[in-house]
Amino acid sequence: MSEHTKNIPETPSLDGVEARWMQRWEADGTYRFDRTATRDQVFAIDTPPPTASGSLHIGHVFSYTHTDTVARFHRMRGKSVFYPIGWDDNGLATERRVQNVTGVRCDPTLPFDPDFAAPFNGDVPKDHRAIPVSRPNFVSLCHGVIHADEVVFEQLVRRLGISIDWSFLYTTVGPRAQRVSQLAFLHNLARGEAYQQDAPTLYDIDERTAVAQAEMEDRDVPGAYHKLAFHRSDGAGDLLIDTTRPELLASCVAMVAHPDDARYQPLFGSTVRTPLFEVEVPVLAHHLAEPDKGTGIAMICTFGDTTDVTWWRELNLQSRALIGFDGRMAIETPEWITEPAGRVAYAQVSGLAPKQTQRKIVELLIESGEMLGEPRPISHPVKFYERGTRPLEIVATRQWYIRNGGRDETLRNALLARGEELTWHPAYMHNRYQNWVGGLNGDWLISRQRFFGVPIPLWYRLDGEANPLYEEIFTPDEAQLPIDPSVTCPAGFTEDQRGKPDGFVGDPDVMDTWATSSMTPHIAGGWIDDPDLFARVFPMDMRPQAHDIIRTWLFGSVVRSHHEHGCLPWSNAAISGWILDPDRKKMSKSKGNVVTPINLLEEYGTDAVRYWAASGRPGVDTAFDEGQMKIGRKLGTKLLNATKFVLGFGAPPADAVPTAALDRAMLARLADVIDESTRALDEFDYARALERTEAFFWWFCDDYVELVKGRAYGTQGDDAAHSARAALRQALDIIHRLFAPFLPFVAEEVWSWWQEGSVHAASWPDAAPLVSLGDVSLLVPVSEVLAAVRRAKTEAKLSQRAAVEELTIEGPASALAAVEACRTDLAEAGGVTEFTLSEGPALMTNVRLAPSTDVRTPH
RNA sequence: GGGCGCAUAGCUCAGUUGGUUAGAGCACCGCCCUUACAAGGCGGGUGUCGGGGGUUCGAGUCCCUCUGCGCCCACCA
Repeated sequence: MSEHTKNIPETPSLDGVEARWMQRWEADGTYRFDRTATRDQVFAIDTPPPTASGSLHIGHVFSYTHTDTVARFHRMRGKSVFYPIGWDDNGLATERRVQNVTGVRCDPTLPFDPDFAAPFNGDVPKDHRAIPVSRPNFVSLCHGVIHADEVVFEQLVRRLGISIDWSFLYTTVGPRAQRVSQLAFLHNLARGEAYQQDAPTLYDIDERTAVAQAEMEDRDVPGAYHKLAFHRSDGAGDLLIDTTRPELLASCVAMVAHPDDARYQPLFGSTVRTPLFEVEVPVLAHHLAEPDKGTGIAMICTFGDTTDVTWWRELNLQSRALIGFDGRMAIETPEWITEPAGRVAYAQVSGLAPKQTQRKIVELLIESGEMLGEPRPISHPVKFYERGTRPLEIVATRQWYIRNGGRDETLRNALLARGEELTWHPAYMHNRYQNWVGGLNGDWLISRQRFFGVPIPLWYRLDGEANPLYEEIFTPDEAQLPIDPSVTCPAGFTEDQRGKPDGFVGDPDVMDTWATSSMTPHIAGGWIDDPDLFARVFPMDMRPQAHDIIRTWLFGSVVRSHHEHGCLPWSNAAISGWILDPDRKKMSKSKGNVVTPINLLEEYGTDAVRYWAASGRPGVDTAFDEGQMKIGRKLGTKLLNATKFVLGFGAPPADAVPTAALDRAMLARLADVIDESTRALDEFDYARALERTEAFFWWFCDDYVELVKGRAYGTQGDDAAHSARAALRQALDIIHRLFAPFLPFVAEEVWSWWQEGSVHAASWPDAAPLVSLGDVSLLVPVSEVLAAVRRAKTEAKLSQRAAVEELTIEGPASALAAVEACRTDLAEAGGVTEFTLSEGPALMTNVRLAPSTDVRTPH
């Protein structure tokens, strides 16, 4: 340990440490990935790419801190840490912003206009009608907006002191991500893992796009049972059904009841006429019909819900879809309504939106007397797009899918096995994965009828009438990627054949944002353009993320890696919880209860905010708590002061070693702390590691330093002083390193006062040399006696400086031996003149204070 | 309907394979300008460990059951 303690400031302060050290780390390349390291020497992290628009969220601070502590730990253990980050900028959020800011909307059927300029930049008048632009024009506007956002956002993330290697920054809509995403898709296609299907699909009528199962949620919404009368063809009366969606009546294709339901068995095979529209439909049997739901018999419509789809498929029914992509009823009266009265009725709902249709139908049914009684209000779960406002409708569309086990038992089992293979932190999060994979009811729908994303890199042949032949696919050459099929044409064609008879047309869709972000290990790791790097980092070690996106990001990544490489993309999933406000509600923008972390970082300092974050147990939703930040701030200040004090004793001679029993016991206790902290961090339990280090540190300051400071000053001679100083410095050196992952700024600050290089490049402490140095059990009775002395003085309302005339200690031999071994230190720290030791069953301490000090001076 | 998690001091939470009198911090109260730190230090009170039952020499910890809260999933006529 070299003696260059001249860097210690007069009054240590936390102010400015962030700016100072952030700059230094950047200049020195402290967190740069060493790409000469081989795979076994690397610790690779698949960092969540945040959405760069908007502001930094407290949840980012929370979970990114967790990951960073682990990253710093592994770096100190000698790994080359691959810690990249990217911005997730593709997708709907960006589109919405661009539409609002520039006053345009995307119309993918339009041709690219190289001279187009957006009509607005920020203030779009209320009455402005959005100007339609081509997809390439729209995409270019999107790029402009996100670039500005990302510059700002990077500064915010840097402020967190996360030890990212910024040279690996990527975006999910950038050329590299597009290339990775498109190539992976083409591989999926070539291997048969990607396929297209024209089928009923859950569809958001506002966003005008198909939605994957993973992006749906159930919401309880009010509805009502309407009792409708269907008329038996044999004239024997009416058949009553209950429906919550009378507006679908015109799409009714059949009636269905359970095969064992005696009430309806006689009707199976017969037909009934629908009310209002007078369409003849068959009465059928199917086991999914529930006898005790409603009247036990249901109308099947194409399509009211996913059960309708099942019935439609399994009973080979006709398709009578009337709801369009905009959710409105078809304009033309459908040909299956043949009765004049029925056609008149339909004309009244033609072109109406779902709610209007329902109102009108109910009105007509009441008039005709075919609705019995009043609608009975209920509350029932309905599927929504998670960011949508109106219920999803089911519309038949052609979409692309990637196989994810939802329709294939073998694949499902293989993916469940991947889940077993993955190490989950905390372990119970594995349940969510199993739950999700086990409950899949279809493959992964990856095509979106959106614009700002990674285009599906395909073209289709057009027939003689310019209709697409979807089975005749043209794929681009790998070297061409990334491509936008709306501006590039397939090999063997020229641009003037686009959209023409016997020509080609590009796929108009983009991929689901998760279809790209499921490839983050590949994007960050240079799968295509840097195979050397990829071999050093893949499969990665750690995927940190929140629990709400296990079904999307985590599962999607497992699916893609399983298909592409036949392995997991990483070995550990570290799942963080959410931030709850003090009322235990999830903090989110929509609830309006978010706190802006920047203010917190400024008020308490980054380390203090990180301290709060690192106290949140892995996977556990954690309450936002400024109190913890105050404590973190206090801890940082304490570390400054304690370091200054300890270094102030001066360095012992180079060959000095701890000889005193107390010093050696302290170091042995520290060995235990190193052990526990190391084990905890190895298991991604940063919170436990911090807690142990912190507890030790406060004991070290409060008891150990107080006991030895006199001796360290030299009150017991040089040898004794050297032992204390050697132990103090040794402990300090370790404490700084143990805190480094948690309080990176203050740890670096104090380290810089007396050490060479960055603490973050220093080695993680090793417990081995300290373990057998001393007897930890010595410390307990010594601390107890010290506390007893302090208590006596406090109770006597005396200063801690007050002298103790006699200290009588009764206790077991081991305790007495401990006290004896530290007698002089105890005497100095407690101001004790005389010790009397005697054996007894339990440790008891009697403190006789000196009478001369037992008087309080007036002021 | 299925699954998971949580329930410990007024508050936020520890309590690792069952092992003495259940811990920390905050808050509250008291004392102390002690030569690192008064935006500090020292000390103090506070618990039917959600209820009930069981296993055990011994249960906050393991098993069963009930209750409450939260989350995930589910084909929602």
